[in-house]
Amino acid sequence: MSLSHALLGLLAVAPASGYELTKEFEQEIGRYAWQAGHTSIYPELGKLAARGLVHVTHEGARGAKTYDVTDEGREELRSWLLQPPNPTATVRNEQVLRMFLLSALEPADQRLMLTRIAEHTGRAATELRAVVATETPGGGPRAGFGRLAGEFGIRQYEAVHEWALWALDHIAEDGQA
Amino acid sequence: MSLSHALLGLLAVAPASGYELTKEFEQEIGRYAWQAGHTSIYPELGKLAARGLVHVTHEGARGAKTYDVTDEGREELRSWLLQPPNPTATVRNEQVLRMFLLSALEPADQRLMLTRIAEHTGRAATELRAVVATETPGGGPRAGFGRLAGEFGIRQYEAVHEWALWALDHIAEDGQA
DNA sequence: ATTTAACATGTCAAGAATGACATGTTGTCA
DNA sequence: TGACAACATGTCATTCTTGACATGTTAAAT
Repeated sequence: MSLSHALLGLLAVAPASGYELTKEFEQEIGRYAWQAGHTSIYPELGKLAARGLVHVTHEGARGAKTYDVTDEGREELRSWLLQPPNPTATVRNEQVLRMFLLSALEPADQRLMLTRIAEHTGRAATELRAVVATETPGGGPRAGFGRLAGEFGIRQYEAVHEWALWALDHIAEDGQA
Repeated sequence: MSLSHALLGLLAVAPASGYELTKEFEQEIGRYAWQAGHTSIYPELGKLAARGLVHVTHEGARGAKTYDVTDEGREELRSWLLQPPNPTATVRNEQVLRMFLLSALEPADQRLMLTRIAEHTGRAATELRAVVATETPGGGPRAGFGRLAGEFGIRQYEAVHEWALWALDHIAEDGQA
């Protein structure tokens, strides 16, 4: 399961509580890579602890439990990460699905959708570029993490932006996608 | 649910059997947008038929059932597609997750992974470019569909390729992601 | 004639994810 | 002092997805 590896990976960069991990999943990792809410994170942390891949290093205020990866967990994470690309890897993206189904719409609706997509991704790329530019080099424990993710996101938005512009051009030509 | 809309969308472009839809999901749509196997497709077609969004237009050899979208189904599809971007849209991508967890590895392993990613995406982009270039304009019923998806895929691979090269550069600098 | 591959559909148990519900704490502002 | 927002964890029923199993047909090659 990928969620377990996502948690292992985040904890390997820096120990954290379930609550902090939940917030992490609201950032880039959840937007581009893997979504998860606290209702799946908490039970999964429990299972990882039961398997000896993570452990609670200390309990803080409000019942907060800080988890850290064990050596065994780090081993498991490394072997998963270094595996060759899995051809049956999970892929699920509702937004991209919408784009792929464009051809099912009338040309006028297609243009409407593509224009929206182009605008949205253009804006998103610009905003993200600004955020990444202002990030202090060597900030928090996940600074490198955020930088990599940010650069990934920028390129992602730009790619979709370029695609939407290209598609608009080609639909305009003959009224067909 | 997105699977129902994916099926509705594919059928809206051209009527098809469950078997044909299953093969469709092994192509670009399954690789970039939404995965599904026949074990989820067949029951879902049944549910869509029960809701009156699709119907069987005729039964062919080997028990094959050809489905088509009803007016109601087309309506439902259109309203789903034209919805504003959903901030809680499902996102799940195992490959991208691996990239995001790079920081959890030692610099040497990071470089290994990034080099692999760069090579793989570079090759994939080139191959896909060749496939798209040789596609006959105005081929089958889903020709436009394949073209859009192909162009999307090319840009996707290129974006990840560029990102991996950028990341390799930055890790090389100071041994940190 | 037989075998094999591709065609074609289906069920069902097990596992994963979501959304609704539930509970209690700590710090801050009025 | 009281209210509120943010902190922090959890359960559970429902829904969705996967993988194993099951069944039968048609066309082509041997």
